[in-house]
Amino acid sequence: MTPFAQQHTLRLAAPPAFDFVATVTGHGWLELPPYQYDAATQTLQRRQRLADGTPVRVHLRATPRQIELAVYAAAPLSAAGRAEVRQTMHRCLALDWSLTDFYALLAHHPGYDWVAAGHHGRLLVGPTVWEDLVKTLLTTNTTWGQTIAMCRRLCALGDPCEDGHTFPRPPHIAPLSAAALAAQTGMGYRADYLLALAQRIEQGDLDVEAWATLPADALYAAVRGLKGFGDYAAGTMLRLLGHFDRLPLDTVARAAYQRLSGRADVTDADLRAYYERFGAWRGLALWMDCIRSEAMQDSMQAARPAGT
DNA sequence: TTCCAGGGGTAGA
DNA sequence: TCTACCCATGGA
Repeated sequence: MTPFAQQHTLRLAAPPAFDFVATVTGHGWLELPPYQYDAATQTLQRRQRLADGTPVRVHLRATPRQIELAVYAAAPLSAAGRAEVRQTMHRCLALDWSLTDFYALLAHHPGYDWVAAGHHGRLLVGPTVWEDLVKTLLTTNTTWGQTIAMCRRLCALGDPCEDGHTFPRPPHIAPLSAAALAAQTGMGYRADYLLALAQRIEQGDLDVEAWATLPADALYAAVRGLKGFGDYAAGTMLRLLGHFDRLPLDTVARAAYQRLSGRADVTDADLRAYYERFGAWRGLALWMDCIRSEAMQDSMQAARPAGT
């Protein structure tokens, strides 16, 4: 496929208290294809297939009070195509979320002033529930490095897009055998779960995109009903869809709480008891602590003399 | 070789 | 609801 040319420059209005870099780097999704992030230019890139089948590459960067979308494609897009790009990226940056109440709550809790000051809390999410489900599955019981590797290989199954691929859709996955899927992606036993999910969607048995508007409890139950999605994965999906009243407890969360509390013997009950004070925002407060813990770790490593 | 990672399913109590 | 055991992959 010949290299795309820039066809359009679109813009999204930034909501109040919005920070592009804090949003994009808010969790690990920016490292999972088809996202690609250039820290030097603070530009997020994504390959996407529009509803009419048109492959595009979109570059997102912040300008004062706006988010600029540079759209690359083989030919100019229709008005509907441009609208779809704007709508998709609006969702990916979670621009609908209002964090006003979250920031007001944190004002009553010492040690969290950096969250509102830095406009943290908004997360980069996927354009579809499907993509977030798949990526969440790829984070379970593995290292982050392997999650990235699995996701990269999985994307090779998607639609060709210039010199890369878009994220695969259920029709790309459903016809495969579990063995072939596992062999091509290195996702091991997760292939059975992903295949079952893709096949149920393809058969019309499951409409996961409708889950985006479900209330939190119904969404949690729906995700838990999928093979391969336990309490951590369901809590993570809730967070990606803007519900924060569950605590996705994983090794990252436990390590963060252990570091910040200075205690060695921390149980899940300790975490639940501590985050109870944040009410419906507890899941996001937990994630802010994960960010803070990681920043502390990075600064300690940076301060450590080389070779130690 | 063993352990473990941004866990989850299943069986059995 | 809780526990024990098993599940695949690859790096340390």
